[in-house]
Amino acid sequence: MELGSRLIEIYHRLYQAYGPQGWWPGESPFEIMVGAILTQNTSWRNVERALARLKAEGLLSPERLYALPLEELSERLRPAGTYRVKAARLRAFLEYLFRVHEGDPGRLAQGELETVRRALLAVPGIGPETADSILLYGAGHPTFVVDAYTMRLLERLGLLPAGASYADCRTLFMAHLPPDPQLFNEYHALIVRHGKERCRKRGPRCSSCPLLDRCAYGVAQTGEESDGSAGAVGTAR
DNA sequence: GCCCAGGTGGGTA
DNA sequence: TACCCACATGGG
Repeated sequence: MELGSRLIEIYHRLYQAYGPQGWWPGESPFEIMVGAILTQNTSWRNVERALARLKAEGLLSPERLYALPLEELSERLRPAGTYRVKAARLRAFLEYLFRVHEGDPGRLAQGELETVRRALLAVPGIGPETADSILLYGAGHPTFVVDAYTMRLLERLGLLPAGASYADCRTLFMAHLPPDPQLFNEYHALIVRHGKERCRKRGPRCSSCPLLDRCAYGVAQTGEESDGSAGAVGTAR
């Protein structure tokens, strides 16, 4: 089966199994961008606590946040963990936002995708996943967000070689799917949902997987049968 | 007590 | 390049 069709089939299976995920939770593009930085190596629940603190004090706007002294910012980010690191990273992002986009997330969204992406990657503390999250979920650009779940899943499905890079994985999706932000949005969220429930790093082999038995932890990685034969194994029950 | 979470950057060999 | 580690809170 052609790769694009295979990726679409996987998407449909996930969607059928889990339904719409409603990503990214947030009341504004700016809140989403802040959340993208806060969620680095952190559970979303802890991110929500920090966002709630900022909201409760009316600080969740580019101007207010930028005006907040670094120490006060980091205190409010405590519940999200790695709070001193995140305060510095958030500050660096705000400096970029004001320097290049007049502090306006809407203007960031109007920029050309790859141009803004390169600029974001140059901001200390913003790596590829955070940049793509900001661009896709915050700015509505058709860029695919790759995370550990995504890499693990594609490797287990035999669509990526072991040790593939972030760029390899992103390119795989973007070269074989239409550049549809809504599709990319839901697809990534579904992969994370699937990963949390059934495609973990460790743990028992997943049962009744909506995808393929092969995405399960512990299944031999032979790399063979790259066509659709394995795709018929999973049934969304 | 341990591992993990919607990563990133710096250091070492 | 390939690992290893710090960052740090909160949940299972």
